[in-house]
Amino acid sequence: MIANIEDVARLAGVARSTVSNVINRPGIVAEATRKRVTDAMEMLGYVPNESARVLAGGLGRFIGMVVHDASNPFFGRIARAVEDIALERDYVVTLTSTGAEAAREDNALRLLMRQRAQGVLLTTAALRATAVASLRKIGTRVVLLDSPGGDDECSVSVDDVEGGRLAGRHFLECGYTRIAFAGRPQRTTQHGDRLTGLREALAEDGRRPGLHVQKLTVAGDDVASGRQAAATIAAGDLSTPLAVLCGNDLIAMGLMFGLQELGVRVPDQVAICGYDDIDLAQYLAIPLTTVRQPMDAMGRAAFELLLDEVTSKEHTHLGKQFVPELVVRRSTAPI
Amino acid sequence: MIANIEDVARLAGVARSTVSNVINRPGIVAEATRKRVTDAMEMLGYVPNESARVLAGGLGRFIGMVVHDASNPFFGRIARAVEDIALERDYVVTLTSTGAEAAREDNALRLLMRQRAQGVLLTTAALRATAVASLRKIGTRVVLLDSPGGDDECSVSVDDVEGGRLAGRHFLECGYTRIAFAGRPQRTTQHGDRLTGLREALAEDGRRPGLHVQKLTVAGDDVASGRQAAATIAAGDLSTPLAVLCGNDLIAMGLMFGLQELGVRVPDQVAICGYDDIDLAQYLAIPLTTVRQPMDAMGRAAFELLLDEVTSKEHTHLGKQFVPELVVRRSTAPI
DNA sequence: CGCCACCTCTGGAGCGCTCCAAAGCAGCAT
DNA sequence: ATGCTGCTTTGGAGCGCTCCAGAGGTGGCG
Repeated sequence: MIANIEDVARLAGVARSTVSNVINRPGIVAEATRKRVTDAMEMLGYVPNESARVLAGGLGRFIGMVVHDASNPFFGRIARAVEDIALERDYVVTLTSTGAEAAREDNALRLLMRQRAQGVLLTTAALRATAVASLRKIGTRVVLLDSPGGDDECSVSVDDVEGGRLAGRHFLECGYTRIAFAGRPQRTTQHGDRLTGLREALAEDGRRPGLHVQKLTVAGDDVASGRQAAATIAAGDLSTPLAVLCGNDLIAMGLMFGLQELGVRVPDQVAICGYDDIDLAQYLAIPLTTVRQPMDAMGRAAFELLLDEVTSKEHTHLGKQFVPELVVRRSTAPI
Repeated sequence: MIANIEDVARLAGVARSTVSNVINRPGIVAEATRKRVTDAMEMLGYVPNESARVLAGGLGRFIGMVVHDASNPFFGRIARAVEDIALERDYVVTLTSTGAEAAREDNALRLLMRQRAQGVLLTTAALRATAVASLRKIGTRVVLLDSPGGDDECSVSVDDVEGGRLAGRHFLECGYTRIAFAGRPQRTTQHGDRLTGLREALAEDGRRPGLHVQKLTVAGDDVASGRQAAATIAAGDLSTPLAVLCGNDLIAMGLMFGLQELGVRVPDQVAICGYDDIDLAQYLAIPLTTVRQPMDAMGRAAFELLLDEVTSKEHTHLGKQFVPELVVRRSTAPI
């Protein structure tokens, strides 16, 4: 029914190996033969069977990408960048969201292992060394995404402490004396680092030693969580302007929407700084000041690292760290 | 290096076939034997090689999903639903965005064919019959997503004409006499249908025959496009309230943000109705009235349809059409 | 005690492909 | 002519697994 390499060979009057050569090393096949083979392939609508190729020892061309939540624009954008570059290289990438649940993550990795994925770009809340170890055991390479990682694997991340510092300095320059952080300092190291950086910036500031950060812990990474934080803030003291750094842009957006609805003025009464610089940030009614992470570059770098680990003989693990950048828009302003 | 079924068999002291049975038909293997085999698998860290399974004729467990843009929350949500149910059934799904470019779509499909994907959930701007035909030729099933489709394939869609009608009736009930549509009526049938429905609702209305829809054609499906439309509207006549149905929620959000920034009051001066009901819609400062598409149900239905086509002997193609639902929030209000 | 049915388990064939060693075949210098 | 070199092409082995027909074993029953 469906044509295989044998059929092509027969029609073209050559051996299977020659067809294989046309596919994989067209250079070594004589012009005339190659033409005959490609014609035959065309005629039969032949499509190589990837399973057979992989099984026969050719390198597979397929990687997995496992993230918390693909619907978060931050991951979505990175995924898009990875996919773009992967497609260029003829790699297929499968994207899986885990919702940061260990069980789902295990399941996704198990499936990827069965498929003998060449590699995995992994965003994992708690890096479970066992999972990574079993991945590596069957030859699947791992690059950690959005977290620093150890010496045993490549990783791509952003200097989140510096990011927090940037926001903190900006707040101080604007003249804010009340500063808060809305995020999940406990669960993810990312938010924790951002908070640390924010505190460092305040500490570095000679003018106002002892300036403290008010912590607003939110339930999730999403807009809904940010919106809940708005109620807390609106209920509190608004006589002095407050500046809030959010764990990410979604939280910041939720916070902003919530405050607007409650009649709190942004940035006059509450200034907001997000984190990530997702696409949406610039289009809001009050465009969002935020700390930009270079998502495209991160995605590309992660793929390149993985590809190198997969293909190069002498690969050395590399922890690539990007530097964030403050993007000032209208959700913050000098007092 | 990496354990295979042979190694497991040897360690457990059984034949390869028995190990295979333990994996695929555990019921027929005696309790004691099964235990020995699973222990051996555990001990060796054995993971079945999917390529070999597929090659040997076992059914593969992997489908592709090809959409315009996975970062659009509408598709993102559907993808998530598909993935959830697929994971339950031990299927892997690979998500690819095409940016509605034919070349990218072809490339993605080609890759999927090589991998002998069991099936593909396809959102295609212009259904190119040839692509679908070659997919089917190698046995890859296709379910059309978000477009009606013909008799030759299953499809999942929403009655967009009805959706437009719902919005239109709502506008009339609120008392609007000036009505506009912001979208891409020419390119995608979805937006076209929504506009048609909107017009039908006005036509059905006995009170004001001849009421017309002003067409605001936008460049894309995204927030930026909606924001551009805001400038056009703000520059026009605002003395009479205007109601705008947008091609999707992103456009609606962009429009709303743009109007807010320009000082136009929503809904007093301009009422906005979106389409899709993405998660964000309810969280905006002015929560968005919108026409809800049942994204989770659509994703699930698409997968079920595909699974049936893949596994069931006597499958009949089915065009499943969902009914949209109007969700009234604060971006529209009685005049 | 023998036969049969039933339950388990087994060996071999084969899926479609790649890789490898080696064969075939010029063309050229000797 | 003969031998050699370099370019093409070839057949066979094998990747890890599933499927199938049938081999062994066990117990029931006449």
